[in-house]
Amino acid sequence: MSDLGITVKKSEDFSEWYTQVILKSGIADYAPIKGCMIFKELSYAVWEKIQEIFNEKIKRTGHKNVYFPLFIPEGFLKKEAEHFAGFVPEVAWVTMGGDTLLEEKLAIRPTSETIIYATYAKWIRSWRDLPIKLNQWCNVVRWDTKGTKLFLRTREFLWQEGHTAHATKEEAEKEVMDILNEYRDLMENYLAIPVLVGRKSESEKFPGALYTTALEAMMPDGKALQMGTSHNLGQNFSKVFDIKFIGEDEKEHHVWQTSWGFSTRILGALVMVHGDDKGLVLPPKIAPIQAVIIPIPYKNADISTILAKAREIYEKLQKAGILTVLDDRKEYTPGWKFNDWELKGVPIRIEIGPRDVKHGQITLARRDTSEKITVKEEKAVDAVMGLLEDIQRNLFNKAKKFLEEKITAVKSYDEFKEVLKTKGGFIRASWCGSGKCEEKIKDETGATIRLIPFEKEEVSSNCIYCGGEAKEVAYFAKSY
RNA sequence: GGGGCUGUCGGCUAGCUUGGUCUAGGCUUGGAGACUUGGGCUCUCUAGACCCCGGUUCAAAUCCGGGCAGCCCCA
Repeated sequence: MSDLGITVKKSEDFSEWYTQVILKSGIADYAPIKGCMIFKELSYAVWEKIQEIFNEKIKRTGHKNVYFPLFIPEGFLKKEAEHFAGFVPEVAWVTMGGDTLLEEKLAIRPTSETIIYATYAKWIRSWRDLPIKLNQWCNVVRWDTKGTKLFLRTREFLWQEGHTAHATKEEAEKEVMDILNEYRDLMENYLAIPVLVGRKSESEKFPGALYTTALEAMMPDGKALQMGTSHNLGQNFSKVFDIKFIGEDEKEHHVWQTSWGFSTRILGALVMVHGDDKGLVLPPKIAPIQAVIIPIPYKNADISTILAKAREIYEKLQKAGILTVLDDRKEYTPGWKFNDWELKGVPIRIEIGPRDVKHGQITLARRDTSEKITVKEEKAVDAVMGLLEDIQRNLFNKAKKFLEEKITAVKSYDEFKEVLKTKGGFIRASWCGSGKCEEKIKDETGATIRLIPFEKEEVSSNCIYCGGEAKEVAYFAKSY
């Protein structure tokens, strides 16, 4: 066995496994620039699927796609103090144009609130102009100095950012939650990654927001990964950018705003959550290829019949809307192809050989369980469709079970540290609400508050850190 | 910010301690072909590398200095 395949087990060396799956499946690669990566056709195709799904969702609710510039004048970024302070340590600046120094340096967007809202100020006059609900798909740059981790920590990444402006506080609040729910649907029902949702603590919220809501998923190594955020910006930005409108009451008001986003990080989650020792495993609903047909042409068998049948099945599946590839390359053996497509995570493999031809059947192998079944040729479409649904469901259920097992409730700080060290995952603990305790816990254990659940959960002890009266329950974890 | 380590074909590496045998070896990948094909077959042929600059020396992949790049550890 050569090193074409994954040479470490997911359960034994997780971080090496992660890198190998990505490089060897060919889903992505390192770029020749520090901190940057290349989204190769497979990861980009998944990203396009995700775009399709999400575009459909938000267009249904009246959002429009737009594109704003990559550059943000320093002055814009500085307007909202908390926002600027939050982003400036990792902003990349353009200071030269050709060989002349710019009068005002330009930030390469780390996020687009400021440039979009400077424009909103110009566009919004009356309550009739509201709401404005825009979204853009773009790249952003955050000049991280820590090591590169494909999809998870790169200086440039792709995302969508939604920016809305509303006449009332209530409308903005509803928007924040509506989007959060769309996000949850996307993550759970398409990516098959179960999430916890809730509010971020003051120290973890988006710089400049009133509050931040988020989705968090659990990775197999016990670390949490943020899958998306939806912020209520209140009137923080509308006040500094002077975004005002004349209301139905004929008075002047500042708009209420939201912003929300998810990034190509979620592709990293996809790799980690579903992948196995053979490589990627892609949930059928976002797999660019859902089934691959591999003919098995024995020398003594009737090769032309086998190929003809493979082509016939291919046509049928295509027509039924199943994304199918017929791998009739002559230069590789079937065994080689099996491994290759497994590495790439294709949900279903269809084998057609002499045995199948003889019995009027096809052989289906599912990627998630490696189980093989044979079905009658005329049942091919139904069988494949049914199996795709089954795989989608199974991947989600497996991940859901894992997530649930990785939530541990604790009543003391000792217990907290013990669980974090031995098991990881989310730790549900009572907290007094003070940022000081939160920070101490972070310094001493590395764990942060990932979420505070929306539905008040009953506190089961005093604050696990200071012993003072607990105000709420929080979910702590180490995170990516 | 402090300390340590490493740069050799596209990828993984051998060689470096003790300079000469290195016109740089192996595996893998790429190309051509033969044979095979229900789990990464086999064989033949072929292509491909010493990070950069300088120094020491009769002689440098090997030693020294500087640069650049990457990795790890500690704060």
